Amino acid sequence: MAAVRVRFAPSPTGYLHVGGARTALFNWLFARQQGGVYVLRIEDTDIDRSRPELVEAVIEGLRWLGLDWDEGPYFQSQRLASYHALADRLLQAGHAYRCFCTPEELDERRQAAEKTGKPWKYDGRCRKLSTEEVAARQGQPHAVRFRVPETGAITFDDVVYGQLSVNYDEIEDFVLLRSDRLPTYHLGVVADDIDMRITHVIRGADHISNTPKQILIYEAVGVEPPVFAHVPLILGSDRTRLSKRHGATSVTAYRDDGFLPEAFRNFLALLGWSPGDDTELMRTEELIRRFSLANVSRTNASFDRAKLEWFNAEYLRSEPLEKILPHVENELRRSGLWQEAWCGADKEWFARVVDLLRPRARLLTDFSTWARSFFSDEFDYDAAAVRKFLKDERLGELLAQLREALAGVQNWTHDEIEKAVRGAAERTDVKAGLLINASRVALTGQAVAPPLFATMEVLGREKVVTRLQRLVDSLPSLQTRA
RNA sequence: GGCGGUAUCGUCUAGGGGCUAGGACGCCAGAUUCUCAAUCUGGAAACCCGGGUUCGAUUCCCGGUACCGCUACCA
Repeated sequence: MAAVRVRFAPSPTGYLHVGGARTALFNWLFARQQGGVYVLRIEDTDIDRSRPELVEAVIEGLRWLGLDWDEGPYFQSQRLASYHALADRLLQAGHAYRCFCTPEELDERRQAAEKTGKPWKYDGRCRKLSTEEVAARQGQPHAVRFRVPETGAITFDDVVYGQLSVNYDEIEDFVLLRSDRLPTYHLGVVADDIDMRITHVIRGADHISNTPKQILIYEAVGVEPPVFAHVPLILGSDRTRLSKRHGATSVTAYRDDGFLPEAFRNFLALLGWSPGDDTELMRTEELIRRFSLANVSRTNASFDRAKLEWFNAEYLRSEPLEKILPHVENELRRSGLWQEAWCGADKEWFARVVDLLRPRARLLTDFSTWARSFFSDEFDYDAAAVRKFLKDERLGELLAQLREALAGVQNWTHDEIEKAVRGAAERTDVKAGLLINASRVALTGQAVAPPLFATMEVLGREKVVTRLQRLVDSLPSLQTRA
């Protein structure tokens, strides 16, 4: 068996959406596992709907997901000669014929048929045109249609759906070449898949009904068709087709929302595929090793953002720290909180802070929102946090005393800080929790943050003291407001 | 409408002629804790319906229903 060659063939009529990304991922996993070649092909023959800038957008999505390709991108718009050659060959062999019906005429006849309730199929008007009649119309615009056999059926095997079969009389004489000499999808894919020696076609299940037509072309030219593997579709959380209504259209929107590509990949791989056991967390290496077309499911899956977030949180806290750091840096740059020292003199400090924060983060954006106080002195006190932890009216006095105690700590270490805080609580005869929780709000503005002593250690004495003082000063107004 | 396909907790799924139908996310409760997250323990939650085949069907077959796809000189 020849080496595996697969392709991802998006058309640049939209961004790389979740469904396309999943198809791209499955092809990629299969190629990498088989040591095969992954081809990227841009199907841009629909000149009205294709937009050049969307090619970049699709590529950006693939890059973010880390799905690198070995060949291409090829552009169908630059391979027209190959389609014309295939069409001519089909014409010559009598498997195709010229059709002079105009789209307008076709439209009329279709509507008329539908009015009478009959299912429309191309009526074959030009199918039996004699060579003389065709010659007489030489030079007139025409399409080229495939001559589908009148009786019989076509049966093919799909790796995931098994044996599929359709009667020929269900298939109309479909157009191969439009009157503007541009190929239709069917002609384009087959010509390309033959030329590019594609061995496995892994694509969305929405192409199942197209497959018989394409196999007909392979048979007509005597070429062995590739292996077909259709994968179920991904639906929105309301079980309808994924669309703008469901929020993010492009996978890059998930990047912008703060998802890690590794987590996204893991999540995506499990939409329509399972390793066959209970394993869910799988790094790319493991996905490549374990992926198999035989374990692809046949039922459409719906996209569950909550689970995606769980994967992301899981990766955020368990990936090697060095892999997380650049993503956090990127997020802080985006939000204008980044300081160059953090990749220079304070590199270690930055790593410590991220490590401290990440067990509680769900999204990368949490670093610039929820954890803002670790990277900036400008932060607000969360209203709920104020209500929950700052209502005791003794707090003004208590925090002032705590600030004094902390200002006198010799070694600014976790344990020394703890001693000082607990000591202050004892002296003033209050529970340590009262001081701890109130301090947390003072230092971070949040009710939820990492353990306090570690937070203080990382923030440094100076910031701790000034932030405590700042809260003491604003406490009266905060308390009356709450 | 026609044709094709699919049907296991809310969601992603495992499983398969006999199982207390398993796991994960989410949800609820408890434990733990300086908050929360994590962690641990426990809980609620599913085989679409009807016929067959069979000693026995969630599993196999047929029908219905629901959903999805295709039904373009889109891809």
